[in-house]
Amino acid sequence: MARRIGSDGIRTHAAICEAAVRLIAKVGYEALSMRRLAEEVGLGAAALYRYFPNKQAMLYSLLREHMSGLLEGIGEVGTSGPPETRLDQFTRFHIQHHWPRIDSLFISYMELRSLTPENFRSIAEMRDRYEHNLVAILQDGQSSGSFAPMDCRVTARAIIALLNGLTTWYRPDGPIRHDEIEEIYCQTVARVAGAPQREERLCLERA
Amino acid sequence: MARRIGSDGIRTHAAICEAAVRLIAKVGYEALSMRRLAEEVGLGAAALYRYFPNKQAMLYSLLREHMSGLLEGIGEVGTSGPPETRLDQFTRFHIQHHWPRIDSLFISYMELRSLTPENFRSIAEMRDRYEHNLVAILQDGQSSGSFAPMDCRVTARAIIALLNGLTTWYRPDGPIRHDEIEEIYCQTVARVAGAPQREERLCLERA
DNA sequence: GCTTGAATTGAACAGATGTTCAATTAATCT
DNA sequence: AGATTAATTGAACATCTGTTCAATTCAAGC
Repeated sequence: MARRIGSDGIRTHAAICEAAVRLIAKVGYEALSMRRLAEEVGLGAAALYRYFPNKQAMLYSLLREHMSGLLEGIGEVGTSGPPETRLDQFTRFHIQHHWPRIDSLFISYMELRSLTPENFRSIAEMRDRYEHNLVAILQDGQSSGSFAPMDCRVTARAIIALLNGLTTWYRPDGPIRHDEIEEIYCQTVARVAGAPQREERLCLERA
Repeated sequence: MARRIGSDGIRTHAAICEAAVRLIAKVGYEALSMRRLAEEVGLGAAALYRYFPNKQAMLYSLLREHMSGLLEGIGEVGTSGPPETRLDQFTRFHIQHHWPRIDSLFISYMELRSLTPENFRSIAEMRDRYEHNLVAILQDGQSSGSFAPMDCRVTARAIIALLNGLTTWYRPDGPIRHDEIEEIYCQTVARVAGAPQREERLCLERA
């Protein structure tokens, strides 16, 4: 009924976040009680309130951490070179960055509606900032003629949905390897953008 | 504190379902209390239990109705003709069928995890049955050479995710018209399947 | 007009929920 | 060694949760 030996705030904080992401992905934010979360970490429920002022702040913190890691990770990825290459780099970054964070990605677009309006706006703004990288690639490719004509905003959203859809069916113990899925999705995204494929490109060059 | 004038079981049932779909889409199944739902319909909470044995059964019923309507609607759509046409028909059916049911579509893939395991299996089986229509089109188009080589199961899932992604950003009062979105998505889906576009097709025919 | 069944209610129940707080122990600092 | 701070607890609070049930009013069938 007090501090326990070897206890460490930083380690506990990390353990809470890991368990929270995992459990929210599994049962949902609303369905996850603070007692259940605390039990998973081996704590009493009251201990959680040393790390987050309340449940909503916890969710917000998790999503915010996820989004800032994403924005930090994308950095200068896909900002130079021909549009086809930049699109490929964006797609590979998106997939590779999220493999070890698949639960976090899942809740980041599944639990947006569980945020208070102001928290929602904050996260949505970060999401839009990230997605704008993709929009820019599509626009450049379109005006340079590398990609087919399209509505770049709508297409960007379609691509993101396509990529994130992975989280709804992918199971780590499934039959398909990571790199196989990555190849499939890279090719699919290139097709969505209307980037000519191998044979087509050869054929078009001849014309 | 009893039956009210003009009350009608069938009408009440419909009103409950309509409100339930709308509110679950808005706040989520777990976050929606039976009292809140009843209030929306202008009833006491106890009245709901004349229409559903419990909350879980209500969710299951909503999703089951949605899926059976979907399976009934697809019928023979996209079962004859060349693969490009069948794919186009599937895409248009999917979008047009869901326009007036967009909340229902939203909760049908957002609240799957709120179902008990056996209810989940039942709904997932219907979903797989529906999605198999798309897989079949992709397989036929692939073996006839109309579509590019691909993993048909993965690509089908990607297409469904892409289409359903609409529910996460579409707002009825937005600037884009229904038929515009429909055209964009039809073209996008065709590209995902690797169906040659206008110019490309002309070019390839010459070769 | 009487009876039967459909529709709805308020009150109650047992349990779960997020959250607070004084008390308690362990680690750290002086 | 003593004082301070960090980490955690159990118990308590008020409120909300899904659900049940006897009681009540309305509509339909005879």
